[in-house]
Amino acid sequence: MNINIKFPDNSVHQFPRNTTPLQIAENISSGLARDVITASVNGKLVDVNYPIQEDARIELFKFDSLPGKEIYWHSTAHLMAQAVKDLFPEVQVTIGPAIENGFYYDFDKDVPFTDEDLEKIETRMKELARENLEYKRREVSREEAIEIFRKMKENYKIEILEEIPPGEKISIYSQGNFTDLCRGPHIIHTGKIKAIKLLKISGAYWRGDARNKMLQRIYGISFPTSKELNQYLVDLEEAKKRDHRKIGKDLDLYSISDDIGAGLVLWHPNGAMIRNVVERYWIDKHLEADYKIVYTPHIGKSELWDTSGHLGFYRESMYSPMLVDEQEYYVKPMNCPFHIAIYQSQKRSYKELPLKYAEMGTVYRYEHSGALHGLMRVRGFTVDDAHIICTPEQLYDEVEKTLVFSLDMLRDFGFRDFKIYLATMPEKAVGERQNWDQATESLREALHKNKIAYEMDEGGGAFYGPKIDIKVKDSLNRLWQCSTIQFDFNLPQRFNMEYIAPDNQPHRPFMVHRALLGSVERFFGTLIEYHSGNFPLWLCPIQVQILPISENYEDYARSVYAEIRQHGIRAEIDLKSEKIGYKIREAEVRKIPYMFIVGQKEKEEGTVSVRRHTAGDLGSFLLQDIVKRLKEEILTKK
RNA sequence: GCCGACAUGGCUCAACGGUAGAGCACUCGACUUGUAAUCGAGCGGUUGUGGGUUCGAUUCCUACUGUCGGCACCA
Repeated sequence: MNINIKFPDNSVHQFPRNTTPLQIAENISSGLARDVITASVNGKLVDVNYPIQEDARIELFKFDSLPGKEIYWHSTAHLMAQAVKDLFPEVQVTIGPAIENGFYYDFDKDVPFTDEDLEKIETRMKELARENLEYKRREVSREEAIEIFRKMKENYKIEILEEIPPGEKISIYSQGNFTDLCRGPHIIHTGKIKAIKLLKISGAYWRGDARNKMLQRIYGISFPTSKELNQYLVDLEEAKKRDHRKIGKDLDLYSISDDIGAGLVLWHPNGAMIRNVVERYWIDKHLEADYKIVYTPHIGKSELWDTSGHLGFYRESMYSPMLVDEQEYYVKPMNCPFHIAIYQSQKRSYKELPLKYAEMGTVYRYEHSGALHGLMRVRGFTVDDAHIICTPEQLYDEVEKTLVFSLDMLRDFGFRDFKIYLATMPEKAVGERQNWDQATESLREALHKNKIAYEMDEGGGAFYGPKIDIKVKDSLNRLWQCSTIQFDFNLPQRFNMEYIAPDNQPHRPFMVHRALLGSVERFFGTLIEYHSGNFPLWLCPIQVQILPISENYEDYARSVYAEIRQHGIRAEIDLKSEKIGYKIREAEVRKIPYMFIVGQKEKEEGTVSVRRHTAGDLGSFLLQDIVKRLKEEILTKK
């Protein structure tokens, strides 16, 4: 009996019943048979020795595919668990999935793993890999499975099994003497795993819940060849060089001082210059988009935060109150109540709406010490905040406008890759479920209408409303929230906000709370990493370094400096008594985009010799020509 | 906050139970320089902070603070 197998190119071939994906691969080429990791049969991933019973669509995956990598790394996680159980029989295994880059496995072990343990485990894994142990699948009933893991004293597995409905078929996989509860599929045998590196150990809560026991997590990665592993490790080293904390120090952009306090940022002149350019641009863009710029205080009375709900829902992120004339005041963790107070300062008409108040508002939030991270997670930061107060009819439009505005602005800073999320109602939230659903729908519609791809972030909303988040990746692939557009049906009600509608009656406005850069600190951090410190010209604190060949050309250098300063170009002269090579090197290390080298020839001709950072010598230019070129580059933000 | 690692001049790093050393930076001097480091001299640290062990601690123990990698939490 034959069955019809349909390939991704829609060609159909006949194979005997019970043919496996591996046999199909062998039929195509021995190379493919060697490299195939997993296959999908009618869209479902299976082991390569899975006997195909009936006509099916099939796709074979090698390591170069997403499913291939996932299965490969997942199988490596099992191999690691096997090695760990070999070396530390008392350890209980829990779960061990593949992740974006590699895999991890969480173990319950009383004494944490050491770096030496990691080496031993890695060595044992390599030994087990060489044994070509087959990953054997077995299907059992839930009850049988519980019995198996009870004998093995694997309590976490039993806990998982007990949550599966009785009667369900359970698959377990064994390689060598190691058995694990697993949905699969897996690679054919451990010998496929050629290059292994265990990367780090850390604590992780069982089931990701801080109320549970902390387990020991080991992260690792593996590849079919050691060449790929080495490349990965080289890339990782390269990525670390882009770290904003390193570049921030090297380029003297900012610092965080222990003497002042953790998570509190000092913006040095170079960083502050960039921030200033960003803020000026930001204000211009907001004025163009009909926002009103406002400024508000840093502290407010406790009643204010009571009314807003912050003391009820956000207290753990707020600092202790201070006493002013026997009144409690809190340092602000958000700007919203102040913007609302501005709105409330007058009776509002529907004719004024939408009203959009924008502010670079500096807020302070208590962040757990372990969460602090360079500029990305700090305790005092400036939100590029705005609150859009509008009629219910205007809501969709405003959300949509904000979304487009946000993406527009991020692109001006050179960002191209972002991930967008729609975050829904969290556990701790104010307001009715029904309102939440309705608001979430309106955000979803804005995304759909603009054909923006997004993912769901269930339970990730603010306590006062659902939101759209735009996140960007740092050099090590960690995601950081940048823009956020949050619907807020809570505050208008709490503050009893009103506007007079055409019916001459008070109505409740809607409110959208949004930040586009997120926080200036975090935004700056991602900006540094995105550009590796090679900022686009318009943002560079020093755009041109003027390098006289010797002290004899100081006068000419000064005249060049005066000239380009007149055109608003930020420049500096290097008057050190050093050779030109030294000065060039220094400018290159400081990542200054343009170097103007001036000597006898330039002085006579009224030119400058131009060198571009990383690109090298561009040749000689008349001063006016190069100024024009630079101004163009600044204007286009390239 | 939790798990683990770490903390030495401004920076990057070395040393070690017997009170610390290099390079860069900085200062001074010489050189007057043509596209990624000229030479020489000098300055600079009570080894994160407190306690303990010891004849002696920067080294060992401990608490705290901070940093790093995760987890949890979040702009």
